Amino acid sequence: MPALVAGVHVLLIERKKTWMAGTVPGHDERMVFAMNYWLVKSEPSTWSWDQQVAKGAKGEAWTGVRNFTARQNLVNMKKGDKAFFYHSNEGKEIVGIAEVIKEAYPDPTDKSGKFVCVDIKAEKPLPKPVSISAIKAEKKLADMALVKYSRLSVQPVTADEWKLVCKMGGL
DNA sequence: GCCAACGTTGGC
DNA sequence: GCCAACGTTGGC
Repeated sequence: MPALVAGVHVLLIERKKTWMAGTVPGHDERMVFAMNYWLVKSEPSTWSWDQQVAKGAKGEAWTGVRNFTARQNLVNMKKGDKAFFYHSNEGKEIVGIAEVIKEAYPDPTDKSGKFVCVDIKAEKPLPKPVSISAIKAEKKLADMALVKYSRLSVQPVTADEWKLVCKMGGL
């Protein structure tokens, strides 16, 4: 088992090409030029935006991802990429924008050694948080992974989606 | 708290 | 390699 796991680990964990490739179910390598935008989810009772803000410029490791599609998205993140910070379960809204400050490395909370984390820091809050209901009500956002793959905890966001959500959020 | 959706595991 | 069972996520 260790050898096989190690082999798979090395294989899957490679970043795809020099451009960014966001991954969603059924579209393993959706090639998108200059994919710089993401969305990460957290239950605020586990890790909230306020806690993230409190970490300041040092940021915090985004640990606990245990899904292979989400892992691939973590691997594909580049330093400087932006991510919406979404509160799942409670709030159900995008509350802020975070920035990737350290690229993928082994998740220290994962004993199996299969998963990775990145470090992110809070950049700024959305003046008006954007709720899941507002997103579902906006036809232009019908293809957002948040809507189509609701269980995916680390998702790519297109540049158009990013712009629109920022606008809806008062930026 | 319920339950639909869906990812993962393991038996065959 | 299929698929049933199981576990988890997350909106409602």
